[in-house]
Amino acid sequence: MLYSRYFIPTLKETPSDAEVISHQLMLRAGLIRKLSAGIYNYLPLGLRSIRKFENIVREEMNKADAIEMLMPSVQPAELWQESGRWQFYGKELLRFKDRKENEFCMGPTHEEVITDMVRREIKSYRQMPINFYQIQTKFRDEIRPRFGLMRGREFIMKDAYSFDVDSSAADLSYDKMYQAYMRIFERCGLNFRAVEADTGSIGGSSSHEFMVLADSGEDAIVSCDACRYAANVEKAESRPVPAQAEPELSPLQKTTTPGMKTIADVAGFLGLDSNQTVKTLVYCSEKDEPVMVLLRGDHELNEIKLKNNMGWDEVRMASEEQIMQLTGSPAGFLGPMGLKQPLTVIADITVQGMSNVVIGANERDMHFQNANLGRDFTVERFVDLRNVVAGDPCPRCEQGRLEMWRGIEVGHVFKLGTKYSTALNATYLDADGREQVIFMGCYGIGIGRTIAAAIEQNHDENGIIFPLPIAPFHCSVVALNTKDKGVMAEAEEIYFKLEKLGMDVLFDDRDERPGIKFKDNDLIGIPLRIVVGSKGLAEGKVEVKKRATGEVLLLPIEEAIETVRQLVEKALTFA
RNA sequence: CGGGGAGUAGCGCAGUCUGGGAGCGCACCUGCCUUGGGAGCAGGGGGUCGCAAGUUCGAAUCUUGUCUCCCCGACCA
Repeated sequence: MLYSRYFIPTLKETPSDAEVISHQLMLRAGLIRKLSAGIYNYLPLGLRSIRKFENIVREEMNKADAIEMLMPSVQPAELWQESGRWQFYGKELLRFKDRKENEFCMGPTHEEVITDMVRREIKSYRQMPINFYQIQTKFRDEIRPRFGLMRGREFIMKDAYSFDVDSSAADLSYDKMYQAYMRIFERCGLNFRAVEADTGSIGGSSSHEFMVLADSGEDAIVSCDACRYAANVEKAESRPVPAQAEPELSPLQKTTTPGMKTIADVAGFLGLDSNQTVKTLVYCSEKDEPVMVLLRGDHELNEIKLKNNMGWDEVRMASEEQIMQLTGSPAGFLGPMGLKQPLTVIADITVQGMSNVVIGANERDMHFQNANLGRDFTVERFVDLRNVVAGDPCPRCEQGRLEMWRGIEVGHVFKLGTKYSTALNATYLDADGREQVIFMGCYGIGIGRTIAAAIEQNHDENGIIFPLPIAPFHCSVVALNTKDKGVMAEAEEIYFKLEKLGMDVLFDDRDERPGIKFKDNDLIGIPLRIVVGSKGLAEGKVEVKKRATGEVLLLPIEEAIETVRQLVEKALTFA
């Protein structure tokens, strides 16, 4: 590709509305341009990178026996009404009517469409296992799109759906996808983790997320430093702290704590550590059913664990008025004793091992000291309700400790079970001629988001450092002085030879000063660069520079070409 | 949707408080010059100041409304 005839509109300055580095660099390097909030043009260079990644995904999906197809992005409301998600999905589902007043939506995902196709076409156990996938544009009317391609409203996604005769067959399909995902992200040269995850609104029994590690990541994840356990903090299990053998119970004592509304205030006021206090929170369901939650003072509630444990669709903190009405006390002095009206009280498992704690008295400016479970208050059940923190013991092995990371979710695999097949009546006949419900799995990869995540993880002050497998070009040839016929002829020759070897080459033939060319080449992140200048040429040599390390090799022309070929081949070969 | 901020040339911004010339840097066009890290000189083109209504002799500037975008929360690939 000739740079002078191509289209790479780079920017010297950072657009003011880009916050994270990948978004800034994608704009500056001329990969994308915003059309509207969360909606982007993919410019030629950005599209090349996306296509590279799509092809890796395609190869690995095909290898894992998934079959490519393409579903429509506009979907009829009836299917969503049938699955029940027309009601549930909320405003994220972009709905509209056609000229005949029939309702439609832009597909945010395709469980309904694929299940509808499968129920019509898959009738026998002989036709399974089968797994369909597509790479397609989705639309979710995000409440707050941000960070460029990282969280757009319109985005490219690879989604796959597996169909199996029973749960254990579905597990095999799931494992196959899990392994394919591992290969996909390894091939891209990304530093990532596969972690256990909550299933969220998609539903189903279990799932893993694939997280690219980056400080700017929106998710917190933990991994064990001794075993293979890794999980999203939303899901990560905590271990109870073992109870003291025979705690000596001190007498209950009511203490004034004027204006001490936070755990830190109370603990500081009483000269105690916050882990000797119990924090009391009141939460409500979507139907305003309340629950009181007890946690060790220094712990943080995991709302997803609470939601799952209560079997609610939604949790939110109770309002000040609700709290007053339920407990008779303002927030900050809540506790399980002396409640105005009966209230379900549940506690985190760690609370079970605590004794002589400080806890709110349900009275303004009053706390109890030396409160004890059983003697002074009771709870309905103990469950894992808190967020794990770095240094917590691993829930799976004895010696491990949890480490904490930030991650960008680029892939997610789910075991769906029969949620959609039951709703849409997707069944088959087994070997005995009996009708059975199909078991499903679904598997997503954010294509644009992965490119953004790769940039988030691979950049420096000069711009993007693309991992070679997803770089728009493998290498560039930079002719320093285009007016020098010898330089141009040699540069062109090198460009032709590299192309003939199957390399993707960007030939910077622009009549620009060297500084501009170097800056642009660095910014757009081409992994390898061959510079042809008159000085080097006088000795028959050109320069090969690696973008990632800055390493420079001054080599005879043929050797330079061979070096680039080998480096590209090595980067593309996946063990 | 709740809270905060911003809309002035392609990009980054000043001007708004205190009403009266629409400006600066980069980018772009022409010429000269220059060619190993975003050069220099000279000349030039480009903006309904987000939109609408109002106040005023006069509005980028004051008032009201409205739209859009960005940041913090719930959602997710």
